[in-house]
Amino acid sequence: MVVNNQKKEVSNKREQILLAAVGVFFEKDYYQATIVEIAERAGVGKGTVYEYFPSKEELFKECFSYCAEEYIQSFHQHLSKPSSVKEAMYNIINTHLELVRDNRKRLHLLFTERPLNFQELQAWVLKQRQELLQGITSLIAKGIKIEEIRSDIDAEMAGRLFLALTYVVIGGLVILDNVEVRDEQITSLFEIYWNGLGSK
Amino acid sequence: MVVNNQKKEVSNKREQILLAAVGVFFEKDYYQATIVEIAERAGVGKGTVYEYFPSKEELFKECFSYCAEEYIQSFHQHLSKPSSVKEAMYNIINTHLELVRDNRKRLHLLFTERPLNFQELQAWVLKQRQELLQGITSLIAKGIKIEEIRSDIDAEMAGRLFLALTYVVIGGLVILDNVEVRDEQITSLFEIYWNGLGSK
Amino acid sequence: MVVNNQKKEVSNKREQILLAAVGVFFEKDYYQATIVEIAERAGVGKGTVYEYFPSKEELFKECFSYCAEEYIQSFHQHLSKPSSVKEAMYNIINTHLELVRDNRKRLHLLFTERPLNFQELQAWVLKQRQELLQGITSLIAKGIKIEEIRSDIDAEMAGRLFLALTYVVIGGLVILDNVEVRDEQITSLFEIYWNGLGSK
Amino acid sequence: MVVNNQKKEVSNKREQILLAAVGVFFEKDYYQATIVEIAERAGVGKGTVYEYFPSKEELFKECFSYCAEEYIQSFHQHLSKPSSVKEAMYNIINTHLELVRDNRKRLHLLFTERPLNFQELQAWVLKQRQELLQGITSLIAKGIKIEEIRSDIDAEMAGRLFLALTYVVIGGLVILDNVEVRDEQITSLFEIYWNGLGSK
DNA sequence: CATGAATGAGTCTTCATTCAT
DNA sequence: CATGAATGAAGACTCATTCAT
Repeated sequence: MVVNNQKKEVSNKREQILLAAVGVFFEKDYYQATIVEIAERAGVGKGTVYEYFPSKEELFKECFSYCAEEYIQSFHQHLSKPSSVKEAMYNIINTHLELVRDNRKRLHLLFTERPLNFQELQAWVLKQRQELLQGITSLIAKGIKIEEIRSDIDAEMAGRLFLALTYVVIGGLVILDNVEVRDEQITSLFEIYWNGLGSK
Repeated sequence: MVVNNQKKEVSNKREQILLAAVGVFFEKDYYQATIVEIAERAGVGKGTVYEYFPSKEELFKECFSYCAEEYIQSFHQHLSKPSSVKEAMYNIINTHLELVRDNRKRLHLLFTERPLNFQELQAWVLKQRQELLQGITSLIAKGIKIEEIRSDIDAEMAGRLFLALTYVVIGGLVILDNVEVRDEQITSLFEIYWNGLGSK
Repeated sequence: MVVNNQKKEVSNKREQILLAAVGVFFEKDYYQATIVEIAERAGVGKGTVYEYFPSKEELFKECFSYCAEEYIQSFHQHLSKPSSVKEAMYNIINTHLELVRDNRKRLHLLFTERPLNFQELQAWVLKQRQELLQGITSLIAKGIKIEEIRSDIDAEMAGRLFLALTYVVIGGLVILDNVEVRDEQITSLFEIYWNGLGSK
Repeated sequence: MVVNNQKKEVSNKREQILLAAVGVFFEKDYYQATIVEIAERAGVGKGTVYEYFPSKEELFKECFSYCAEEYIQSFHQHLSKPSSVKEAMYNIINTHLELVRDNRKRLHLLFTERPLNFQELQAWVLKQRQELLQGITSLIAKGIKIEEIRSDIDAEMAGRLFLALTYVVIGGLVILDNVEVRDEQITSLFEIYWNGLGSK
């Protein structure tokens, strides 16, 4: 049991550091975040960080995946639920909004046009984005087939616009402009996407 | 004439450095870009950079404004031309596409969600974004008044979606995915924005 | 005991650096002294210096106070001892001589006319000098009251001359001219100060 | 005549630079003084300084000698004038005072205990000091012979104290403490030197 | 396991000096 | 002669990483 406790504590310490790092990295910047600050915020010694993560770079990557994974999962869950396309999209948007509200600064790295500094990570991110895009594109294609969506739509473009709507418009509102987003605004936004601007 | 040439060359050196810096900063990152590399790429000595720019930070700021300014100008030009709202939007998108095609890496900083490290610059960027948003929102409001656009639209949200469409969808295609964008794709994309996904 | 030793060594490292810095600063010059040289002479790495002192400037200031403090203390001790004025002065001179012999290069900064580069430190030095002057001036004033000293003396001027005698004449002999000073020379020097040049 | 004028102007330009350098060096510090500032103050281009002086170091040395030479000359003049020893000393002091009042910051380097940075110059300074000391020591020896001065005096020590009185006490008053020195203070100071502190 | 003292590679920045005009 | 644009050597300082305790 004692051993068990130790294990737990060890595992906890790893998470402590990871969470502290997430906070520091996304408040500051990869280069302005220092290991010392992460260690301090995690309540451990500087050397301890290296007990659990081999380097600053690796720590950053883990922070990144950690944040992205839970998000991506929920995204795919919504896609696989049986429901109308419109409903699925609406749910994705709302889930995103919730996550972003909780995490403020965490997710934005995923959806940024700015390339990340680490080739390896950048590749991983592009792959994730591609998958998200494929998911949403398939959903739209399905919508077209079942005639929920107009048949002359370019599904990929529609997908890209949807992701931009979700990540950038909503993300921008919450993260950059730091605005309290009201539900009716979201509805209105989605309405435009779904029905277009054009009168009549 | 010789004197003229000298003047030109002097002025060129500043621009040489600026352009080299634009390249390095936007390929790498503020922190990974080094003055030495910028100097080398500009074909000048390290010290020469400091003859023209007082510090790395200041150099970065100038790079940034330099890239943004021409873009912002063309944006406002399109807004002030008398034409239908749809046409104006279409022109903005196409101009953006052209600029982005030429400049690949330059513009993305403006529309990134990732906060910049320099308070001062960050404030400037937010202000620019705000102005772009205001411009497009006014345009949409005008469109509503002249009944070119549906009257139940939230103009600000529509504006935000338009900017996302322009910067992120198109920018993403060109910059991140490095795709050759065909005109019909752009048309299709704008079509969705203007007419919506919803069938009938 | 082991722990004790560790503590001592840690504390020693700071002093190692400080002493190395004292040596380098006073041999060379603030600007010609380099952190690398100080580190090397202290037998530590460049970065280690910054573990103990936040900047070159701060290190210099500490060197300065370190050297001055012990001296100033002994000076005031002599002033507060009950004895004849002549005796007190004589003791001050001899203590100074001893210190200067041991430390050759250390003390001269205090009594130099050359202004230091750091406003803050310069102010501190002037204050120290002022206090030394006040101390000696009071002593002389006391001497006048008890009729040990002629009553027509300007006490401040007498004080200034005493300090010049002590710091500059003796300091100059030892530090600049690097001469072995014999006791009878000191006696002779003080004799002149006390009895004057004028025959009869 | 034109050629003559040019020559004159050239010679003037050299002096312009020298004087500007004297000002800058003694206001700031060898290391904080920059060639650019000297050039600006002299009203010439940066490159022009190197037309007249081979290096910053050489320029500094010339500044130094330039300042010292006129001083040393006047010192020796006083020594060679036939007059009583007391009178000669008094004249030296007053001349010094005048020079120092005019020049505030210039002369102090000569009489500083702090070694200068340039070996070569330092040697020169020591030699000058030695000569001053010899001069004044001879004067005192003469005073002893003619029984103007007590016969038990150590002439060298008396000479050193005299120089300290002149350079350090007076120099310190004017330069460091920036005090307006009144004539009666000088008289009082010299009085002490001549007659001693001792009552009776 | 945990720690933090020690380290030095890597950067920005300054400024004396050169040299083409 | 006069100039100032160009240069790079030199130095302070930061911080990720190591390792002895």
